Amino acid sequence: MSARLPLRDLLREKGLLSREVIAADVGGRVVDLHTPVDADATATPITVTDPRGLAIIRHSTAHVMADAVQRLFPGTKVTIGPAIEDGFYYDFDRVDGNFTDDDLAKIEKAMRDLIKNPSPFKREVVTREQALEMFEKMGESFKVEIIRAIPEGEEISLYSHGAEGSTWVDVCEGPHVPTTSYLKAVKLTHVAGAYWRGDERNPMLQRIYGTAFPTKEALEEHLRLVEEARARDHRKLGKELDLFMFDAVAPAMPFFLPRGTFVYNALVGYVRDLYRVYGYDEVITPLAYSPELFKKSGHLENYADNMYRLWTEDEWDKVDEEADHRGGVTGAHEGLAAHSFCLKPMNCPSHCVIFGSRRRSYRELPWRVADFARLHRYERGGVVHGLARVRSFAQDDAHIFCSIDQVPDEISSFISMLYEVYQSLSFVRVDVKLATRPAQRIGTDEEWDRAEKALAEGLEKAGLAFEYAPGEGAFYGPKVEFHVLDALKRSWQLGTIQYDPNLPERFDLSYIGEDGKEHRPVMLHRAVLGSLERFFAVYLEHCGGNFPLWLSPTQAVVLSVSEKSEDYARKVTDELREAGVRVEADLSADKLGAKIRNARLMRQPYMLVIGAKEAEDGTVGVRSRDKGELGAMSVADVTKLLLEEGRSPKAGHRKGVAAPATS
RNA sequence: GCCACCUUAGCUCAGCGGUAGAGCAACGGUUUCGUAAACCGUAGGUCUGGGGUUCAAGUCCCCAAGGUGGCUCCA
Repeated sequence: MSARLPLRDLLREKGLLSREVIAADVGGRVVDLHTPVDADATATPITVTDPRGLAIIRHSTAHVMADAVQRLFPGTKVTIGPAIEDGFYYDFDRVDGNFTDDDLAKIEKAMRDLIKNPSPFKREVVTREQALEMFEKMGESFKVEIIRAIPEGEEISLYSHGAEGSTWVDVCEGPHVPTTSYLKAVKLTHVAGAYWRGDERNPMLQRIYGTAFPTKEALEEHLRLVEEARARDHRKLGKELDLFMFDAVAPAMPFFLPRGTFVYNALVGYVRDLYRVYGYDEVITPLAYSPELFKKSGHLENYADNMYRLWTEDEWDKVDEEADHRGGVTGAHEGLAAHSFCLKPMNCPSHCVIFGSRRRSYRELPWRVADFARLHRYERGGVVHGLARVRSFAQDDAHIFCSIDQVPDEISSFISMLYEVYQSLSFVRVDVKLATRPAQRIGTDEEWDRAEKALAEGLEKAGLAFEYAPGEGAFYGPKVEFHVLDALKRSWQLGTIQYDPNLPERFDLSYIGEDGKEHRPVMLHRAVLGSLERFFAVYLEHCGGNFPLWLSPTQAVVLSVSEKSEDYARKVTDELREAGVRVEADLSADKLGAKIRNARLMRQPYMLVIGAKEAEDGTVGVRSRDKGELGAMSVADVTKLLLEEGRSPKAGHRKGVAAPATS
């Protein structure tokens, strides 16, 4: 066995140590300078600007924050405090109240004071017994629980920092920065509740979120990006651009205003164009159903908490009658549950009803049935979020009934369509995940093997690189998820295609095969945009309200310079409208500068300025939202420009072309 | 659902025990103006709703609704 020495010494020997280096990659593991490693180990230095280095800074900052919190609020117990995507958090159990924004400011100041006199982080290895005794004595019951959960045989390390005599210690596997002097730019952002160990049966802890960077400049840059994201927030843009609204009379159910409705319908129209090319049949189905349907589909058993129920006076009477029979009101709840109609939360049962309504032949398969029906799901109060998570929405939903042999082709064709849509909507990067069998599931292992293989084959057929997401599948079958990155590099799951042998079984669906015998079809659930409401939110933030011309509710706005050119402005507006351009006119008494400002705030794609000069020459002064001033153009040329640029993407341009592999 | 916070004019926000405010928008008037905000005036409010404390409540307390940030959930 080779000798061991702290990584710091190893790096120094090799001349790899500098002020910028705070850790190293040793055999794929991130090891800080405090930790002993084999003397002959290969170590690749990690600097403060490396993403892994950044995580170390943040994690160490979390320790200093916990230190500050316990100084300011004695009796507060610590739990865990990891680095996360853009910062860190630490969960506390505070006995005497909650953290306020004022507290955050105090904590931040206390942290700065602690950092002002730099002290080294120190690492110490202790036995399980020592650790337990220590934290029990400190009354840190959560830490004791954590120590107990550390697997037997694993090293238990303590990290401490702080001036001699007032050090702060935490059981922690690291890694950490060499000294607190590396913590230069810290900002506490907000407080939130969080369950201990993420389980809602456990007590609620108080989580403080913060972020940290190697330099003040980097922190400021980050805060600027946060600010930018806030300015693009779809809820803010929705209000500013008159796209949609909410009202307490229908909580978490959006009202789309005329401009938003245009965009929504244009998206649906585009998907419909694709359906023609890709061989889908669209249907229109009821929104409300007898509970019998959802009993059969299993939704009442598994999904009742999320379902809206409806009743009529007749149904109430039936409930009363039954209660009378039993001699009282007992059972009214069951009665209501048995009789009241259900607002559908999903389209699949409706489509099973259609498929099962008559005998089907193998010649009809695959049958792709699309539906834009409005769905209602009761989402718990705390989870709704603007348009991104609502209780009333529609999906670009379709179900494909087919034989299992047809699954790979269906997947591959679906992927062509999906990539076509994402490209048209300028989502550059797509990550694909294949979610496989979860622990709780129905069906045999052989069935799962077949289903997962069929999906993987489809992906390969489409030439797609994908990752597995083990255990993330639905209880009835595996699924493929498509995640896109938006303009602000946030990831959203939009499309999905899921394999479902369960519903055909429950609805006893069958088709007559070539052999004249009955066969059970499988069903694929699929959506490209997913919830249209959520997609609307994602896309609105992606484009920052700058809709491309084909999606823009208004394509051009005519701005008159003064009253003198009003008549010509009207004439041009009428001509454009007749040619099929969505045009508005601003003939108000405002000055041109104000009109341009208003049009820009509304993200109008084209501004057509009309003054005496244009009236005389029979032209318009064209100013583009995206390209700036384009100069004078004839009305005919502008019309041509707007109509051409305003065409919706041509459907089917990718049909039959394999999708590119994504990285 | 849980924890915290928020809700004042159409919008954005100020006021934090002592007679409800500003800017923008709206409306009326003046101005007719050339590429991101003309000027003057008018109107607009059960301060989310309901209880309470107080001589006095947007302001303090309780309850409810809606929203926000997290957590949990997301067939």
